[in-house]
Amino acid sequence: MLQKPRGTRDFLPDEMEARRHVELKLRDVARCYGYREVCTPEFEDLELFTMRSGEGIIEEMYVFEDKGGRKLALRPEITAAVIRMYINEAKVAPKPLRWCYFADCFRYERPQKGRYRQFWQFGVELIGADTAAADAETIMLASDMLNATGVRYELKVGHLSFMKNLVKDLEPAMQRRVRAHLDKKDYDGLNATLESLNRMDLAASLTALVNTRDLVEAFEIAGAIPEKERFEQTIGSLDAAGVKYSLNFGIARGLDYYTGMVFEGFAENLGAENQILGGGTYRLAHLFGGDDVASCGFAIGFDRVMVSLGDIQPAVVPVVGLVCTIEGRTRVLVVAKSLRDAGIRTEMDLMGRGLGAQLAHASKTANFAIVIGKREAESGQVTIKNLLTAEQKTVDLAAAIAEVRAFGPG
RNA sequence: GCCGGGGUGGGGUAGUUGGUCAUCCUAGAGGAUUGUGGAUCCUCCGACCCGGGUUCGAAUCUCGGCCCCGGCCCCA
Repeated sequence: MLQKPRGTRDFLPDEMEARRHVELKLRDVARCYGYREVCTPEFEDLELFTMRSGEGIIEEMYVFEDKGGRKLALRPEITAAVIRMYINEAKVAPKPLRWCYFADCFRYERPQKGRYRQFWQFGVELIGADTAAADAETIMLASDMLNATGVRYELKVGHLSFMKNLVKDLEPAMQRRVRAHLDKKDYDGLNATLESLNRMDLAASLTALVNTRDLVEAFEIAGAIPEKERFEQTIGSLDAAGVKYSLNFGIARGLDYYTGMVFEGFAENLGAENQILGGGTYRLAHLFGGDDVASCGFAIGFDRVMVSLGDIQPAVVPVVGLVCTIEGRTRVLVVAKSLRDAGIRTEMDLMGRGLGAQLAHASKTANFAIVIGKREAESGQVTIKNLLTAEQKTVDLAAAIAEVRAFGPG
């Protein structure tokens, strides 16, 4: 038997309904903040991703050559594509742009809990606003979106300038190495690196910076950073808006295109792969040949949110199972059309079953059975049966439709 | 790429000191029941991940591969 490719999943209807349910909540919050959906190609020139992240990421992507010999890659994330699109299509649109997307991405990695080779991201990009208000609103949006899903999570907000300021005298390669140590809380490695550089004087302040959760203390440790006022404003706005977060100056956010404020979200009940959100301010446009533009955005790891949420109660919707006898076969089609025109999910027998068997089937798949037999065909009425209560009555079709429509949770 | 645990009908399982027709539950189809469902009973459908090896004989032992789960690495 053929298996699906490694790290991919099939979604049955129950799961798709749960996913759409959560997706709609995310969409709704983004819409309320003024974000409009965009869509970019599933695959792009390989260069789009290597420009941004270096050749190393080829190992972690689905890379292929098309019949014209072009080097392409399935998108491993969407931010780069959105900025490319902005430069191609929307440079002169009024700023700021608020764009969002919900789309699948592909990474060639070893699957584990919450990590798949095809996975979905819900992301937003705020393009062209370079202010504390923009930074704060983006974090507020992230917080509201995660809250809307019901996932339990922790939000961490930081800023790259604090750490950069401490290590600014080191070689760029050494700066990255130090940040990598701190990101992993690898203090032995940190000390070894600093010792080899003869800069053990930095050890205490770096460690203190990564561990502090206090803004004033962070400024004292890191010294004068140029974005001090803006970050204070950002944090002040978050507090004023009642956003729940903690400060964390150890967030490194992987690569270098993040410029300042960064934030991450972690779900409480996942395993090693517990990060469900990541974002910050960044500048990418210059890489793709555009005038540089300040941007701020984040992406939510949709699949991890779903794993964290666990089983979701499906929405209760009315379903009608039509049941008919031979005499009712013609009229049942008319009734089916009326029900469907009224927006009611309606299913009828396609198996040639007898009345009892049709009803048995309806009891498993529907909330109501509507019976069209000889009597109903002659009288022009229908018999509607509530399959939960077993109550049954013969009424006009309009009355039956009204009863089905009145059905709902609780 | 690395470490550990796994893979038996659609789902869940029994069976692994090698030996009848591979167990049971559930789901699905049909019937007992051609104007009323959920119960019961009967019938049917349907599996040893793939390939090589050892053997008279492999679900069971062995080797390789694939896939799943957890972790490492990485995480743009």
